[in-house]
Amino acid sequence: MTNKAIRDKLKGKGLKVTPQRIAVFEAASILKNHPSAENIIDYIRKFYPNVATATVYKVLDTFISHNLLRRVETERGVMRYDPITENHHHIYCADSNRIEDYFNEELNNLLIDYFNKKKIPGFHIEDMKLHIIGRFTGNR
Amino acid sequence: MTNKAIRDKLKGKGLKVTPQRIAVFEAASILKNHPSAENIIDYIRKFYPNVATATVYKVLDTFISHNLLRRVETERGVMRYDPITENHHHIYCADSNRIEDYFNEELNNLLIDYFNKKKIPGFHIEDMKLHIIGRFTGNR
DNA sequence: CTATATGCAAATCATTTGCAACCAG
DNA sequence: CTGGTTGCAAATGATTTGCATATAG
Repeated sequence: MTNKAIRDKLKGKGLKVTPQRIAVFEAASILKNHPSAENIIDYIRKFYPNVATATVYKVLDTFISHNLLRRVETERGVMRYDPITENHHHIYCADSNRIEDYFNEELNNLLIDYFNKKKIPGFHIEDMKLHIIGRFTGNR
Repeated sequence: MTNKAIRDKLKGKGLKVTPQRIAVFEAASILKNHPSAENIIDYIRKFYPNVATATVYKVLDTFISHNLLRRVETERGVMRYDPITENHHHIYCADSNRIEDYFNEELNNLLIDYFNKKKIPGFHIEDMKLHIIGRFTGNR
């Protein structure tokens, strides 16, 4: 994502454009394994050594609440971030912290159709995410 | 789950049966909203006021590694625990910390069939969990 | 008996808060 | 200008660690 595209994303949400915000969004997009705040901070500091840790956390929170980033659900106490806000699923490696995106329109439709037929009483579904857990076999 | 059943579960895994372990497993089963460690500690202390915080965390880790409990994936930095280790899904309330179990054999089969047809290249699936996110409407 | 589990206090790690200085609009 | 944003340092909260003591098998 270009610098200009990031500026436009921020403006589109009515957010002030700051170098720190651009850097955080850029880092979240470039770092491919659904980075943690720490990953993002380490990456940014290579270029802006004086960015404050707390600033990055505040920027991340701002982005979450404006739907520019999503949090990735994990079983561990470290938050991970996802620059893709459209509905998609995740492939979790059972023996590393690797998490890959899984896009599949057919699967989405299958799930939507299923729950249209078989409703959950007393519950209104807004989103569904499949967690696919397993092991990577060889190189992909 | 009866006290005896818990003892048998522990013995079945070759674990020593201690009052603390029984209490932790009992609490995790009785507390219905996929309790956090803190929830479990608070509950246990009503009956065993001198149980150490660290002991509960150690017991939880032991249970996780022996597959007597599962961790529940969340977007927040607090671990939650699930006494049900068989495959099932979770319903997440979008505006509270409520998480309900969702059992559905038909859905499991639908997913298994789907991924038998449409494999993920370079990945071997071991488990799938659907996160159903939305809002509870009225009482259930 | 002996290895393992517990309790306690201190340590760690991720994240948050408070506040003065700064800067985008 | 001015309110939202940043940097810093200190606070918080959940979880972990180290070690002496206790206890299950």
